[in-house]
Amino acid sequence: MFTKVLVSEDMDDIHKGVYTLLTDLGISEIQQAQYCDDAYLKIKKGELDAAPYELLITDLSFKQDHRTQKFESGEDLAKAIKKEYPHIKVIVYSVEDRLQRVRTLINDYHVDAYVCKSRRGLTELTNAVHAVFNNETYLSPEVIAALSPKNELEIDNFDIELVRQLSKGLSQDEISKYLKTQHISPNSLSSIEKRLNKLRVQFKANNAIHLVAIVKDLGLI
Amino acid sequence: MFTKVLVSEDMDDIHKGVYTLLTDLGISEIQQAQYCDDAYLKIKKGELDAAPYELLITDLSFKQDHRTQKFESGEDLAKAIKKEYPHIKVIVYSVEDRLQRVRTLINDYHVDAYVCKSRRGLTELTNAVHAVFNNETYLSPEVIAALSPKNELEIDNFDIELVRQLSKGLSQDEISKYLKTQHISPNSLSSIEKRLNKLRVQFKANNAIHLVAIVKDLGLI
DNA sequence: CTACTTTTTACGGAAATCCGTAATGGTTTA
DNA sequence: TAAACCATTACGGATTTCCGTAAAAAGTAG
Repeated sequence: MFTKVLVSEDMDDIHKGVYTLLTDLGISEIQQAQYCDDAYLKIKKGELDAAPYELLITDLSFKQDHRTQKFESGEDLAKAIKKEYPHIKVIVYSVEDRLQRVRTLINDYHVDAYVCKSRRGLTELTNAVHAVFNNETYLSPEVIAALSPKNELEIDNFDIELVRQLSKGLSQDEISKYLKTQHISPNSLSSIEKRLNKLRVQFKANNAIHLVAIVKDLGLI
Repeated sequence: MFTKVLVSEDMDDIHKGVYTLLTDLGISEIQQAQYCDDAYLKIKKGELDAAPYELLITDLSFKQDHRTQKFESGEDLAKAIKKEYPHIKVIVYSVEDRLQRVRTLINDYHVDAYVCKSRRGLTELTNAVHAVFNNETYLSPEVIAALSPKNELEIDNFDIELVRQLSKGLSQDEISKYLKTQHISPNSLSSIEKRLNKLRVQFKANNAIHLVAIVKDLGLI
């Protein structure tokens, strides 16, 4: 079993539960970080001191406070860690259950497990730790569908980005101009209209307002 | 101090933290309910058996599963309990920090405390238990502003309702027609435009889409 | 290279929004 | 009662979105 584990989680009560779980698994060295930046620094220090962490368990969302952070979310943290230290296992433990997000974490950032905080969260987390220790990936049942590559595809990041810009108050014309400055293609007003129209159909939205509301409810933006 | 307490919370790890806290406070009888309905029934049974709970600590959001519930949220539960058994103290313990919601819970449902789950959540929860035991109300610093009746007023339910209809995909014209069928006044297209314009200014929104996005983020709809 | 498909872009008209101005009607105040 | 005030409604024009059609550009297969 792992011997040195870092838990990145800002709620002290949740951490308490995770801590006892890890202790029960026989893990001796368990560190906590309440901020993503702290987690990053601890891991970095571990590597430099030749006493590396073997596993990182991290939440996704952290409450903001006065301290400005380099890493605002567990997503950023997981991405950075997996890029710099791919040998360190990463388990994401979050209430979030949006498939889109899980997909990104697994496929693009290559995290090793995704566990949903829920009634059976701690049990699943135990399973995840075991699986990851055996070099397997683990997904909570709620999000297992994320990796079956059939459903709700053909919505790409560009589409999502369009809706995000809309939700920030830009007009379609402004989005077009913005994309041109960024040299992102397609960028014509017409194309933007067409993509948004496709999304409206797909999400059964009456208009752009409705579309933004739906996509926000789905947690895609 | 209280002797018999019920904790309504569906995440087992969070409950673990709360449990140890209550134990440290010297509370002997601590029950947990993972569903709002269970919590309600336990409290009811306690009253019937002349062994009533003195305090209920409840979360707001519960994960859905196969069991259909009479009470879908901690809000419903708190409301019902305070209505039927006003002598039972109620502390809401949630990540939610929307002032509007806190205001409703305190002013309309008369819960005794509202504690935000956060880094210092357990510490604050301890304070809340003490305060409530002394017949005081307690609010986390994050939401203390909820009861200061000065800010962000002059936004009434009608305004919110307009934005809600917008987010459901209705055009301003359709909203006007809808209000007429409901004999709700004002209902002219012009009035609706004017109200929405006022809201756009107030929330610094560029357009209706932006407004809906902002109001959704604030949790007002 | 050619034929075919898909994507991007362009254009035009109808509908909806945005925004200022102004008339109407009801209530308050002097 | 008259004046002042405020909310509601009406209206007109500029801008934006919506939606269909179609041309240009890019990608694919034979």
